[in-house]
Amino acid sequence: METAVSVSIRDVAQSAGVSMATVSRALSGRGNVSERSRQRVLDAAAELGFVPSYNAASLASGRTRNIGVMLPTVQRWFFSSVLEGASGALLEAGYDLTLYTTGEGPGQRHSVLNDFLLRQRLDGVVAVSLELSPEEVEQLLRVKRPLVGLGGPIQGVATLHIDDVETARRATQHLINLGHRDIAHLSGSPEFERDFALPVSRRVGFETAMSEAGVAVRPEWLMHTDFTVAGSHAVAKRLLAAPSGRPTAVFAASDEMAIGVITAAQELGLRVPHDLSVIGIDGHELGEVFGLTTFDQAPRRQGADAVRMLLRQLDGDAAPQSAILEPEFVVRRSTATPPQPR
Amino acid sequence: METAVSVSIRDVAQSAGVSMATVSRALSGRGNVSERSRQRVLDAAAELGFVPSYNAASLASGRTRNIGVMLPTVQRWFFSSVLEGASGALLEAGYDLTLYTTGEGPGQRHSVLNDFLLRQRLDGVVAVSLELSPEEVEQLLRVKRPLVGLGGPIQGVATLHIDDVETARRATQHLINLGHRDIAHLSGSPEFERDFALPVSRRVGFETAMSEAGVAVRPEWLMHTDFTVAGSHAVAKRLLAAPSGRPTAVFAASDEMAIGVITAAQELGLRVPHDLSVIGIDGHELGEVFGLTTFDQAPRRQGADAVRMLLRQLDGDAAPQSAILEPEFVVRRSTATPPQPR
DNA sequence: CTCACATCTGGAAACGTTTCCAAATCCTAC
DNA sequence: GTAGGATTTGGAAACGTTTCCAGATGTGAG
Repeated sequence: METAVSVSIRDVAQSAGVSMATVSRALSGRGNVSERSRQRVLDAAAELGFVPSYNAASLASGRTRNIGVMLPTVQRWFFSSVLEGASGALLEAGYDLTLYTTGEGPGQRHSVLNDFLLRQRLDGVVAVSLELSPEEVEQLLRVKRPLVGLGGPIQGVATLHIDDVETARRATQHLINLGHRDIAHLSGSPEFERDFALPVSRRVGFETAMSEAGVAVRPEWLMHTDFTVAGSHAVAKRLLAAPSGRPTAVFAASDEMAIGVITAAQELGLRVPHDLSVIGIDGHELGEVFGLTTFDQAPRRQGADAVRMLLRQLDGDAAPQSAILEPEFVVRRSTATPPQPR
Repeated sequence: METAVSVSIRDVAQSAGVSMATVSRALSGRGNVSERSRQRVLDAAAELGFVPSYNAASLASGRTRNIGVMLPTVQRWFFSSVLEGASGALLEAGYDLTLYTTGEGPGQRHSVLNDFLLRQRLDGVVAVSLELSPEEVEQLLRVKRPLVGLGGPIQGVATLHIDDVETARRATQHLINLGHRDIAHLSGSPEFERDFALPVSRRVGFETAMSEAGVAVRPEWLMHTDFTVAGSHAVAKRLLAAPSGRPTAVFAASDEMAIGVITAAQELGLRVPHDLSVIGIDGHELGEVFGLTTFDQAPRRQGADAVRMLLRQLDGDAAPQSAILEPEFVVRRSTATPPQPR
């Protein structure tokens, strides 16, 4: 109840000698106001230290100046980068950012959708790397708010993403071109990423490149783990120490996984790239430190772009249009010709 | 204007055959409602698919069910962990989380404070690692909303943090106890962290331990960089390759910096801990991978705790009370006795 | 059976904006 | 000077809740 100092638009109106309607128009910028009135309103508002109540404005106008960002977790580099980008773009545009971390599974997500998203508190939603079911999408769209997807392909929703299959294919091809034939692939698995088509796409790209080159995929070199350094590190140690022999190159589905492979290799006394080539996808900030060759997909920019796409939709400008982004191939020091070229 | 399907409390009231007042009481849980009425309201609400408008509720009640989290960036491990913890705790409590990334400098922060925080859209604020000026604190508190600090000490505000000086002292002491005398310290600098007393505190702890042990601090081994792996990696390479000789141990002000040191050492062919001991502070998730000895301060839990502290204040329960957290000493494989013990 | 008191309920006034509408004022061109 | 239009204004009705208040209904003790 008892709000703070709370000067309302009414006080400003009184002090400026105009009506509340005029104050509202002057401050919000919609509708015409004479220069004279505008100035008086601005002065009065400044003097009184007027701070508009967003809640009241939202209630009356239906616009909230608040965008929801929904992602599985904020603890992985890709996601925190996207978030940072989105946050910056929203701040700049004068929007609030409401964050929903849904966890990896669908359970939590359900609650987020029902208990939060639908409460008319958001002008729009950016859904990052979530594979929403058709019902969920329908539910979201029923609120008549724009929705932009990032990373995960979402049925019937404008989405920003790289071509995962193609990127994976090119990454693998890079290894093949260097002369590698014994190539392992580290990827996510349904076990860890229930929601997400990404690991599958990247595996498909890998297999495509291999089969195009007529190289056999060894099933025991198709390894699964979560998308973290630690997870991949553990798996890679097994892979590289296997008595049945080890690959000369690894294509990791993400840079974090690639870094896990590199650290595992170092721990085992293998030199990268001399004994083992490693390539990833993402553009991780530590790529430079580890000399990682990768396809940089600039997630921070993606976050900002997704927001801008959403805001454009809010302005009624553009019809939602998906875009496929072009990752940048960055060659560093983690890939080279295999030890004994055939 | 034109909201979606929009069934309001009025429709529910009609359908349940009670007044709007009763519906509000039944759904919000404040005030008395007979079991019979409550049931009818609940049924009606469910059937109509009623979704309350938070904006209207906020406007009327002054409560927003929305907490602001303010931090410099989301891209560093400590912050993303805090955020993840806070997000989980808030989700659980049915609160929204509005995120403000202020950047490292005070400029952006000013705008965040003025343009966003004061707009009565928040029930409370968690300020992470921000050293707010007295005026800023006053400004925030004037809105009569609880404020909890995390990490940075904030004048006159309940704060959750570890004792940075003491923790740094103990970390350094660990190295000294192992027999090290040639110890370098990698720390943040005002240049990179304009806002924050933390680097200073940790350096003071370092110097305290050194002087207690009667060991001289070599000024050229007091190095400054930002709190990132990459930044520290670059600096550490210079440190470890210096012709004037290198230290046998490094105390890094954060785990990310410590990891930078380790990777730099590896790159130079030094073995950790055989040739170089490294210790950090934080409890980074990659600590295990790099075998890093550290003081774990469980930032994720800190985030959750800060939120709970805030919510308790909102319930009018406790007077704001600062708490000093106890980090856990985790000994791994990055520290050992120096190469040639004296 | 009645009285005192607690519990339950509905009407209506907030909360602080935006925006529709109609009226008033200002231009411009003739 | 005036007609016609555009611009500027204010009144008042939303927006969808919560909560104050007073009245109605129930409960238990005497």
